[in-house]
Amino acid sequence: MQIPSFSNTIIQWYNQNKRDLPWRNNKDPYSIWLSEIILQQTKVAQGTPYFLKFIENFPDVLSLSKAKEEEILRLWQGLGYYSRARNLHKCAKILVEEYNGIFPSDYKTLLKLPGIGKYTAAAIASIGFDAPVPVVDGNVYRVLSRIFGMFDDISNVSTFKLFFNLSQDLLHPKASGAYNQAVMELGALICHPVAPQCEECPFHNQCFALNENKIQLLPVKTKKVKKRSKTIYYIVLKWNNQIALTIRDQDGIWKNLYEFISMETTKEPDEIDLLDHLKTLFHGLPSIHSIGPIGANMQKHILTHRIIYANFIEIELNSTNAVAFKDNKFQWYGIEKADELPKPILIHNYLNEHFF
DNA sequence: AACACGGGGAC
DNA sequence: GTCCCAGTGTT
Repeated sequence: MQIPSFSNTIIQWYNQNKRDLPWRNNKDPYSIWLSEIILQQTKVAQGTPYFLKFIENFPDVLSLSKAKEEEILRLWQGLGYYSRARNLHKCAKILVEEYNGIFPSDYKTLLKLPGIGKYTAAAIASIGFDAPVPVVDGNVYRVLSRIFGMFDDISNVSTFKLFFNLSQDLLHPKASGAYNQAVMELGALICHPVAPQCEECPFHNQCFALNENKIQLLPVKTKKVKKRSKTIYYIVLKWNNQIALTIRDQDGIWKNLYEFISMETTKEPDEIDLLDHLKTLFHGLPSIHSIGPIGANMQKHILTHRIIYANFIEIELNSTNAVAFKDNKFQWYGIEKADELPKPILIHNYLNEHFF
């Protein structure tokens, strides 16, 4: 296929078929940046409501930089990959303090900012400023490997450069933003990972994978991820219409986020185990009004590297009890102190939907 | 270079 | 269950 015709064809297809998405209304680098961070490893349908919430609460980089991290995490709750939210905040502060609130247009300068890697730097530079830099994401790997018959293993780090160079040769030098979005849009709408809609593809006559019947083989990706599983029992400790929350430690999954009192186990706990756990946490045992059924509402969370089984047990304290989480540990208080609990920043949708 | 990091959807 | 997604930071 002739290189100029590829670029022109895909941009023409894009202009006729692109979705009307809220961050495509303007070329404001702030909204491009925000949308790209939200859409990392995230589908458009899942990310869009978050984008709208953020634009409404923080219409520009200055307002975002002034926000508290907890506010940002609260809006981010349920979206996953929470370091994106923390880096978003860090980046906003750096932009205001060191860049006068103006986005750099240069790929290499963008790359230095927290949360902005090769993909996002290229996306902002090209979509926001039409800099001739190609984006390389999952769609680009899929679309280009199939059309051009590239069997290089995308799990291999060195393969990135092959696709980067090919796409740089292909992109329209004066419309790199349209070109990059066009390749990704084709990957999202037509060239699906499974069962692509080749009859609607503008390249169905030239596509290597379609003509050679090798669609399922491309792109080549050998890396396999081992999945571990573990079980966490959550103790929903209630008293006086309040629920005790704790904070996860600084390492591992959901770090620094709030959750119900949790107990990671290899075996099913019984009532004795639960009460021992509470006794240790609180340096003593409160008086219990009731304990809910154990193992009644198991939830399964399938993550990239692990499956987490989460079980929720409800324990209601007598109204003479009160508890607060302070100085990184639980303490008993009189009832009047119970409102000292921190505002929760939630860890996943189950908590979000069922309790708050 | 390998690994950790979330969650949802398609099949 | 398995695979994938508009990736980045850490070790």
